[in-house]
Amino acid sequence: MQDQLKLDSFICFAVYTASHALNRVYKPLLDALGLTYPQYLAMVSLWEQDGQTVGGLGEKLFLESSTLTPLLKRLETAGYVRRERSREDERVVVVRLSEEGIRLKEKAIGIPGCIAAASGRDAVDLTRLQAEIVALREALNKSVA
Amino acid sequence: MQDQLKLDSFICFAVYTASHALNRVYKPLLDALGLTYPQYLAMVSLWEQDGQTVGGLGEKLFLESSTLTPLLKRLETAGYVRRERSREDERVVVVRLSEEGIRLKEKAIGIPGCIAAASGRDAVDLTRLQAEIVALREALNKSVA
DNA sequence: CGATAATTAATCGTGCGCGATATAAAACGT
DNA sequence: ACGTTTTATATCGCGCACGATTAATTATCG
Repeated sequence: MQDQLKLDSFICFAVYTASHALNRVYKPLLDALGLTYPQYLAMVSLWEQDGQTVGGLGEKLFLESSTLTPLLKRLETAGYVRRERSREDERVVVVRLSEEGIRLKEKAIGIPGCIAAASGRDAVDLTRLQAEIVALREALNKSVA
Repeated sequence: MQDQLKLDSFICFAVYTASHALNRVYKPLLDALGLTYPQYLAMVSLWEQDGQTVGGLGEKLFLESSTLTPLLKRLETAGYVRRERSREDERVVVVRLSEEGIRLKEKAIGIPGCIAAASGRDAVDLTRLQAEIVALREALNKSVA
């Protein structure tokens, strides 16, 4: 019985399927905003701090430019952001919210509450679990670095 | 300060990034077996119980046939499984491990230990966290259903 | 100053992951 | 038995996500 090659005992499988489950809860909420889930994360990051570079967003979201560049182009096509090369350093692309992108925040305000409700946990418990998962992420990232 | 539209406070963002972090830890281990992470999960499920149907695997892995069919075809091309229509019910496709697929299990035995080590937590703690994340997943799945 | 190295985005190829749809087989109702 | 409905898998289009590579710009060093 020492066979630990069981799916249901894998922390990785729990995280993997929880991630998909979250996506399914978000889907209808984000459809109303015309955003996918990764696009929503990028917008949240820009609402926190406008005018970030592609690389800066990548560091915050843990994504590569090969993922972000097409995603940001789609956000630009949707009219939520503008992408422009920095004048000081022509290598850098700065991403700025459009008026419409700024306005979108109001529509997104209620989303975290919906997710919290769907989780069936109170705020304190969610925050604790969130911190634990972040700690797991940091430990894993450290082990690869 | 009641603005809760902050990335770092999102449980979803924690899960999302933890999932990517896990993938990065798995990548080099699975490269040695010639598997991707979702392919590995399918193999684990088949090692637990051989001869599952596409639908059965989908229920266990929380994946649609649109995801599994191409994935299983790639596993078949790699020589790890065979896909054959059931004789009793021609709608059903049964997935069976090949000899090589059975042998692959030996190479995969050590992987969970590597992940546990990378997480920097002891087995008890990991199991507890795993159960909490599964509970979150179940609550979320219930809310959409 | 000029060659080289480093940095930043973008591009390309592969593999998910899903929703919508299609196709085929089985089950069902009359 | 036959048309209808349900079920199981497959197909298609789109959007991630990443590794490897490329292109352009900036920094560095002799």
